[in-house]
Amino acid sequence: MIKFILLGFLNYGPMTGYDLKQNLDSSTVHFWHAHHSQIYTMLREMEKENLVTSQYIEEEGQPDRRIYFITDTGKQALAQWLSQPMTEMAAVKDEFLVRIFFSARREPQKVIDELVVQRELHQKQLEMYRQCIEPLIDNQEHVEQGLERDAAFWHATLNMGIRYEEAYLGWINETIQMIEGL
Amino acid sequence: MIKFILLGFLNYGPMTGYDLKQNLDSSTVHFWHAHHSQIYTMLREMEKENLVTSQYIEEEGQPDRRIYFITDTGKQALAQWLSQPMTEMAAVKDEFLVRIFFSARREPQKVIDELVVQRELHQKQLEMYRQCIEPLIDNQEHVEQGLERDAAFWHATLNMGIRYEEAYLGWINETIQMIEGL
DNA sequence: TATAACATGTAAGCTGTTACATGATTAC
DNA sequence: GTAATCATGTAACAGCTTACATGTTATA
Repeated sequence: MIKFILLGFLNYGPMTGYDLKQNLDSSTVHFWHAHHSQIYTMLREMEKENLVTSQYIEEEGQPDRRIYFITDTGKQALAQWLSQPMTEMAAVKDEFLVRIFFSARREPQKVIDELVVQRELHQKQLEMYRQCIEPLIDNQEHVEQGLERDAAFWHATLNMGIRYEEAYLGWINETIQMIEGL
Repeated sequence: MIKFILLGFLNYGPMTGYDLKQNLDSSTVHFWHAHHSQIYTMLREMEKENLVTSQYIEEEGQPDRRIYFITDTGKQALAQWLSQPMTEMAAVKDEFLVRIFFSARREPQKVIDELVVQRELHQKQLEMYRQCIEPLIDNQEHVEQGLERDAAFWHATLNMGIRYEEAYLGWINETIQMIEGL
């Protein structure tokens, strides 16, 4: 998976591992993330597989950087992956729901406290999407760079992130009420 | 994680690996799943750690079974895990959203077709929750067995599953319209 | 003077998936 | 007969996390 995300970003232009990590932390954080260790390791592997090439740039007054370029093989691999339609649903894994599932015999107030913490986290996440990520995508520069269509698809995934957070917040409130009513 | 789910189920009563797999496939499938290979392996490990004990039952006319029992150590480990509140959000990973994110240069009809396939999958999932899982939780037997409170928490997690599927379906329709409008 | 941002890597370990492997009974 | 259900395991591999490891420059 991470392989195709890296190819997807590199398909827009050459980038360092550090840049890719930043893209993952902003643009895709609502549906995929990776640690820098995984990204750097994967890029090395991808170079061996001929999906990317790299160039080491020695900088003065700044840390050296290794820039990665997608190859034709890499472009083909990305196109091939996208052309094979997905016929299964993405599976959900949510540790917090595991905790709620087994929380019937916990002190109700403790469970409510935990729900309140989660509510704050999800509220922050939603605000982050609306105040930081959305303006980033709606950037006028994208239109000038011929990335208007791309931005529409990026925005689509963000909309799912927003719907997800809204659903989560609604559910947390409902669940707090349920516990209070016990 | 899977360790605590297994402990959580075994805390309600002794069970085989097969039973646990079935519980994961019904009650927790909307927020956690595991393959049987992982379950059997983990149970063996947990026995070494003294969290569970097992008894091998040789059956006539039926396959032999290994029944697992939670130990006091196991009960403590579960209680301890539940008592430490979660202070981070569960991270989302959704391959389908990755595909949409990078789909701007694909043939629009191909993307719509893929969205339609996903819509059918999510519709089925939602129906499954409402027609199969919900009745299972609302079973009158739970009240008789003193599991009414437990069932309320199980139901809470299912409600999140339902909200998630509803949000996903709404998003799919919105996204299809967005692509048609391009 | 301390923290954040820039920048890249390795290694150990844990988690999870896929495939291999077996075999009985029941329902269609 | 053939598929589904019951039932349990191992092994190889892939994917991911956490910790270790280093060093500069800009900013507060």
